Amino acid sequence: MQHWLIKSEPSECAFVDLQRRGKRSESWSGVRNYQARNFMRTMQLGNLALFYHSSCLEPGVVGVVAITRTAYPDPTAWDKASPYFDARSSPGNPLWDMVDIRWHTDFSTFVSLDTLRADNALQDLLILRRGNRLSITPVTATHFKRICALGA
DNA sequence: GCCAACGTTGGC
DNA sequence: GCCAACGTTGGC
Repeated sequence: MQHWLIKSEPSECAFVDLQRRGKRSESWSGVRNYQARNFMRTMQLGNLALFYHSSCLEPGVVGVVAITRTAYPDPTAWDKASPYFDARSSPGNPLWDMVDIRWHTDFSTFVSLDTLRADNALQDLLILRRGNRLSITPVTATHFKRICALGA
């Protein structure tokens, strides 16, 4: 099974928001990058994703979420009031997709970006690459387990 | 707020 | 198809 890392700005969607929703899913909309979209399209039901807070005081992994619905058209793309509006997308010809996610696991220990960088076992982690900006990246099972161990 | 890195756009 | 300009991301 494939594992993932997804980034979110806590001001947009913080992990605590997903915790509050409990078993109710949240749609993961607003992805406007082709590479990230294509990764999203390969996500399968039950896949697990590390939830990473970016653009904040303490960037890092805060917990794990599960994919509860595979990719389907993102309606915010044709909502003129949405900050993610894209005139090229329409209900008849959707350009962007979203998935649904749900809270899965809390980390008892926050795994900071510094911690990730300092870990010898995580040197190949895509998110640690220079200039990496992808909001969705695949993570190997080994890396996934390692990061969960750091957060346990 | 700065700036490096990268994706996208659009003129040619 | 090239590539410069521009916008965005995201750590610091």
